[in-house]
Amino acid sequence: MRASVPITVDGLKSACSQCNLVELCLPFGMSDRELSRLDELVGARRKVKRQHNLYRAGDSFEAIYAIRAGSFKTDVLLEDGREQVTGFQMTGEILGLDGISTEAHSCNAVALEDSEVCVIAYDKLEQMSHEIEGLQLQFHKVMSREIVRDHGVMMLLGSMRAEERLAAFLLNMSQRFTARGFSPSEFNLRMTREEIGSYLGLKLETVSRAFSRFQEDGLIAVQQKHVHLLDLAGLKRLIQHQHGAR
Amino acid sequence: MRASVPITVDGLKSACSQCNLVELCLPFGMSDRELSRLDELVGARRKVKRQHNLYRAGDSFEAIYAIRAGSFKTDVLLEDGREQVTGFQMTGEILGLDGISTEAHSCNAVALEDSEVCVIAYDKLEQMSHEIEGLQLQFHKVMSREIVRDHGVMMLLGSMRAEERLAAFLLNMSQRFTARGFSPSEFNLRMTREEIGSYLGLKLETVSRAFSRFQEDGLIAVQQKHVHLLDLAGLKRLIQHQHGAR
DNA sequence: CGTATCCTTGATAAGATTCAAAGTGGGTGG
DNA sequence: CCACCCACTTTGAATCTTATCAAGGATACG
Repeated sequence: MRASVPITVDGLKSACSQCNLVELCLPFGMSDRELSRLDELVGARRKVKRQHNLYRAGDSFEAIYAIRAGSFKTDVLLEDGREQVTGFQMTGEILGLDGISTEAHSCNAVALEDSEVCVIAYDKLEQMSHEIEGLQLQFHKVMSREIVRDHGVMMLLGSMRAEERLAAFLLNMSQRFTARGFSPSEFNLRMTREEIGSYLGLKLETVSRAFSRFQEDGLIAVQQKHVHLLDLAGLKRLIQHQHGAR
Repeated sequence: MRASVPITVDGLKSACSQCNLVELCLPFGMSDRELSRLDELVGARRKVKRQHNLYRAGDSFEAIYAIRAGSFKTDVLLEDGREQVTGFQMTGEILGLDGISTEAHSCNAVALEDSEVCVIAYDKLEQMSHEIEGLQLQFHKVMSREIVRDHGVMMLLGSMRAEERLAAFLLNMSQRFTARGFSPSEFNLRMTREEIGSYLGLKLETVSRAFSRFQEDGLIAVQQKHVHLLDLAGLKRLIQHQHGAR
């Protein structure tokens, strides 16, 4: 019974089989039997306060993390201080995959609000992938999805102009909120204009101006972090039909 | 004995254990015993002529490919015809990882010159990963490396200016040629200015001007596709110390 | 309720694109 | 074998987009 699951705190055991994020998360598509075995895999939960790091670039890689509650950004820093936000992550999404390659994390993961993650020890995941049929495939799909997502961001950064980028960003957020059972057209952004700008390869002023422009054009209503998408079709049109782009 | 390996043609069996790319490719770090088992995995080779597709966006996903000879680009196309090159791949590198997530490829892979790939059936890879200790880890590392690489490209596209991007691109090429036993400072590019531009989020004219500028400044000598890096340190400085960047 | 952070807007400047034209080189077919 | 052709590259000038600098305004939080 869902109600009987105790409220977990740091260090307490989680249970994928009891988690309502199962549809979005690593266990997606696995059988009930496989799912119950998966509960062994998720060692503990960990809370991360707003603005605090889940991990930093250079940290040795031990585990990947499934977001149970809250949201994060990942970024990389250049020596001269420039920041590039490489992604925003929401509940059910997986963090830390970058660390596998060199056994050290290559980016920073920062909570955008008070959040909680499920800790998945990587060596256990490796081992259990040998045993559970569906887990290996599912994990590969998660990694592959990350690669595809990154290609989408490259498209955005490499060949769209400012307003197209913001439209694509808003539509992507909308779609992800929808998948989580929230409104497709109304939500609160957890990140600042500067973070959006970094992600989109724009300065914060440019982001702000694009928001204002969309509002003037009746595409959205925006007040600070609260966004209401009034014309989804119009935003989509913007991405596909804008000319003169690079 | 290396000399006894027959010259392979389409459909003929390959052998990782006999391949001189083993250091760069999927089998990296695997034991001799594991390596010999891997030979079962690589089903056949396939030749791809210059300008021809290895696969296209939408093709159903069956296999990943290790580049045995030649080089490729991957790109995604927007409905309005805009192209974004998402990567250039050289010998030993793996193509097709984007397909796992949806069981269909999400980008196009095009040979930049007459090339040859080893075909690795994905279902076999899955199966064999269960059996061979090192294979699963190595495959995960390959995927993770791709994610890290993509983050680097995002950094480049999102927070560097034109000349920094080209410098980063040239240094990356140099490093990859070096890893393959070629000169770090002198090589032939296989792609056009337009393809470089698409990859770097720039127009071909901008790429050309940046090449000319580097030449004026004595950083490189360039003639068409032939590039000679004269001042590697200078190129590196350009990336890290340039100010006023976004 | 004050204060720091974040956001908006305006004016100006810098950087990249666009349009145009000429130059280069490689490959092919006569 | 050579000449022609086509694709690619270079360069210039004008334009456009976005960044930069600056100032004022809103909001959230302690």
